[in-house]
Amino acid sequence: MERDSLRSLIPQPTKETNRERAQAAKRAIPYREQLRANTCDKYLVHVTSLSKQFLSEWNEFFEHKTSTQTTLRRAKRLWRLLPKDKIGLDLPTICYRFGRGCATASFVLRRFCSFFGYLSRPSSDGGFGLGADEAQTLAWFAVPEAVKGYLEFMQTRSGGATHGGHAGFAALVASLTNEGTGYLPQCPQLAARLSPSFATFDWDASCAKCHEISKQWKQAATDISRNPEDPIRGLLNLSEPLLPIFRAVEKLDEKAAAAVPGSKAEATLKRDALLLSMLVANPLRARNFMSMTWRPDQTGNLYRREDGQWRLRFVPADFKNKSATSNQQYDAPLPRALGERIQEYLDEFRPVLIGSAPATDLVFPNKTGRKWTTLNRQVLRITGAFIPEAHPFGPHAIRHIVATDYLRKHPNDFPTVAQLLNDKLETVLRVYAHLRQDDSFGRYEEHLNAVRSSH
DNA sequence: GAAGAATAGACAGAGGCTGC
DNA sequence: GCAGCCTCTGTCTATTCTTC
Repeated sequence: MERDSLRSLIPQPTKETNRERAQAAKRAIPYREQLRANTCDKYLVHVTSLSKQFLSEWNEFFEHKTSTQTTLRRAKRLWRLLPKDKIGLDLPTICYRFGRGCATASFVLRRFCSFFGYLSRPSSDGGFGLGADEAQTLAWFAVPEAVKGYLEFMQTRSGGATHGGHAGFAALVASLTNEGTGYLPQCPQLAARLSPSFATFDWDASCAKCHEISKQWKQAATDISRNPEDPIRGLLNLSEPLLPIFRAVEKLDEKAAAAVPGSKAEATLKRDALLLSMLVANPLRARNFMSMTWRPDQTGNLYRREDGQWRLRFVPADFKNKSATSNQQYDAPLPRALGERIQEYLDEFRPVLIGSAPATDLVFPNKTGRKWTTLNRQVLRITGAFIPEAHPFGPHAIRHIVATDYLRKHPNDFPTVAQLLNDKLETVLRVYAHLRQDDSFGRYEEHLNAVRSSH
């Protein structure tokens, strides 16, 4: 295939279509506006600001959730403790026990910090109006007014929606207050840590009330506060939603060609062009791109076979759904048309970017040669700058665009999409069920047309 | 199917850093 | 000097799987 033969197929937008697309993209996404406002209005209690009393409570709770043996009843499944190098997240130190960390603990702890932040927020600002120290006890999860108040506070901050965040918090409350296995009904001594006006009540009845409230909220939490499709709706409405991404790659190449040869700016632009191209070709999760390695002896995740074909391979543990998709490793080819771009990046541009850390084996490292944890942010910037048809979008949205486009052109070929995304077939069938419906109606329309033309 | 566990991702502001 | 890349940190939400 001639160089640039694929690129020449891309129709060039007119000034007018560009203007229309830019105007469409400017229509604000409510979630993003809301988040902008919320980010300026902080309320969470920072982990380092947790009181000694709460840390003592936390230790007992954490032990209860992770110990092989416990005196209290609990749900059958324990929280898993793993060695530090097996955990993908940076955990607070209090989520470690015997040198092993617990990812679930950090998620639960974050909810605690959020709840305590609400409790200690002045009531004039929509909070519960407690002092910082008195707010920090698990006992508040057994106070119906506090639980209900926090759920409503969340609702206000999400513009009135009752979303998955509510369901998550409600599930936590339900689990803590469960009559049989919940931690709180078995720890009535915690009631003494509440403010006097809340301390003289029936503990079991309060736990039961909170359990009931949380069940109701969990059932009601059906809104979608952040619709992943919002930023890319402009693309999904196009007959060829991938073309604007190809155009973006083309523009990045043009800018790189105009940059000073050998400069970091040129290398950055070429890196971005490769990143976008690879995201479209093998739409894996951002995490896989952050951790992707390449080594000259071809033993990394990105490697070249003797026949010159570039491929990507990952072991099951590298995936979010490691146990669900397959026990075999992921080993997929990259389009041959990308071969030259990959080689060029590795030979010419990556060395410029890793100047201070030549030993790194990451394909897309940060400037210190370590994991580029803000890769998502860069994709957002690139798409924001070079794709006027949509709002800025991240790597995960590209998975959605690729899957949607492919299924529209190959109706019902869900197995291929499951392979492309490295997701379970059942997951793909569920997420893209609406496209199945589209296809059914399309075929019914053909049937109606055939009936009409035969009479 | 529900509950619980485990985890990834989206997006923001502020400000430091750096290449041009 | 400055634009823009990048990191840090904070806020918020969605997804996927296993077990009962």
